[in-house]
Amino acid sequence: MPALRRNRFERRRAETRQALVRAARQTLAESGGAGASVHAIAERADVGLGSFYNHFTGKPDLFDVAVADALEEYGQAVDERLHGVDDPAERLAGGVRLSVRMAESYPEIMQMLCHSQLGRICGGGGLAARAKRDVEEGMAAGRFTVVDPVIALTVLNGSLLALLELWCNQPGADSDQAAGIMAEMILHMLGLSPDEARDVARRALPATV
Amino acid sequence: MPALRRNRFERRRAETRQALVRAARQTLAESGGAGASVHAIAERADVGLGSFYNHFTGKPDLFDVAVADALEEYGQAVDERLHGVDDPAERLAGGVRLSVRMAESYPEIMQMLCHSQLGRICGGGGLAARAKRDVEEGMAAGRFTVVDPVIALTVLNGSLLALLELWCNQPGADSDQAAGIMAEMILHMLGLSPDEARDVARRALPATV
DNA sequence: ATTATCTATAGATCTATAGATAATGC
DNA sequence: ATTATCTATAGATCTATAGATAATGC
Repeated sequence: MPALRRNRFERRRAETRQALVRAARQTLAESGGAGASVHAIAERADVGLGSFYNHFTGKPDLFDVAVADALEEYGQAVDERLHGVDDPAERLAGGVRLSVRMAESYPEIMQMLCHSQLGRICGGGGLAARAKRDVEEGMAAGRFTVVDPVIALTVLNGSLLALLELWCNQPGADSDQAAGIMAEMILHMLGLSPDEARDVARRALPATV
Repeated sequence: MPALRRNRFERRRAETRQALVRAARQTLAESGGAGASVHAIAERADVGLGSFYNHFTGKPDLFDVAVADALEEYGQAVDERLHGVDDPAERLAGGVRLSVRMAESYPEIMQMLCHSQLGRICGGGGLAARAKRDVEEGMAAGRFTVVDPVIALTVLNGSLLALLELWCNQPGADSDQAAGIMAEMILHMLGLSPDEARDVARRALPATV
C-alpha cells in the first residue's frame, strides 16, 4: 500500500514539524523570540538540530509559520463560540470580549500577540480578516455609519492589541469588564447610539460549544 | 577652571554617547534592531567598540535609551505645534493629525515606532502621557463622557500606532485625510456629537512655530 | 594624572552542513 | 532503496574585556 507508506512517513514528518512550531510558539510567548537560538528551539521540541533545516529555511521562516498557526487556532476558536450570532455589531463586540476571555484559556497565544508587532498580526487571516468581514457586513446592513472602513479597522485592530497588552501587564484587573467597556465604546464609535451600544455590548455571550 | 575641564570632557563624552544613540535610532528604524550587532552599531556611530561598553551595559540598554530619546523628541515637537490650543478635544485630535504629518518630516521616528511593540512605546512619557493628560482634562471639563479613562487611553494608543503602521505600509495613501477621519471617530467615541466631532477634527492646525 | 577612547582578541555562541544512523516500504 | 532523523563540527559571528594610546587639565 503505497498510500500507507506515504502516510506513515508524512505523519512522522508532520509530527516533527509540529513539534518545532509548538516550541516556537512557546518561545515567542515567553520572550518574543529575541535571543532564542535555533538550537534552543530544536532542543525544546526534542528534535535534532539537523532536522530543523529539513523543515524550515531559518528562524524567521519558523516564526512566521508559528504566528500564523497561533492566529489560525485563535480565529477558529472565536468563530466556534460566535457561531449563530447574526448581528454584525454583536459579533464584533463578542469578538473583543471573547479575546480577553481566551487570554485566560489560551495564555500562550495572547502573550505571543503581546510580544509581536502590530503589522505581523494584522497581515494574515486571523483577527483582522474576521473584523473586516464584520465591519463590511455591518455597513452593508446600515448598522454602522462609518466614514472609512479602512480607518475603522485600523482602530479596531490597534485597540484590540492594546487591550491584550493591558491584560498582559495588569493580570489582576477585571478584564471582562474592561473588554465590555471597550466593545461598547467601539460600537458607539461605529455609529450605534450610546444606549444601543451598551445594550449590545452587554448581551450574554453564547455558551461554549 | 575645573568646571571647564569637566565640561570639555563631558562634552566629548556626551557626543560619543549621542552618536551611539543616533546610530541605534537609525538601526531601529530600518530593521527594528533584530540582527544588528553591537559592533555594527558602533561602526555606524563611528565609535570604537570598546567605547560602547563605556556608555551602555549592552544592546537592550542602548535600545531602551534610543526609544525614549526618540519619543521625547517626538513629544516635544507635537507640544510645540499645539501650544495655545486649549480645548482638550482639539488637542487630542490635533495630536493624532500631527502624528501623521510628522511621519513625513520625521520618518525615522515613525518607522522606529512601527517596528516597536506596543508596550515599549506606551510606557514612557511620549505620546501616552500627553494623551492621558488630554483625556483627563476633557473629562474634568465635561467635554468627554467616558466610562473608563484607562480603556479610552488604550483605544487611543493602539489606534495611533495602528495608524502609523498603516502609513508605513501604504505610503501612497492620503494620510492627512486618514488621520482626520480617525480623529473624528475618536472624538465621537469620547462623547462628542457626530457634527461636533467632525467640526473639531477639521479645524485648521496651528501654523508651525 | 586622569579619563575616554581605540585596537585587538579570547571565549562563547550560533548557523548551517556533512556524514552516519535508524526507520520504513518494497 | 528511500527518506528523515541524528550527532558532530567547521566556519562565521558576536560579546565583552584587556591593554595601549591619545586627549585633557593641573
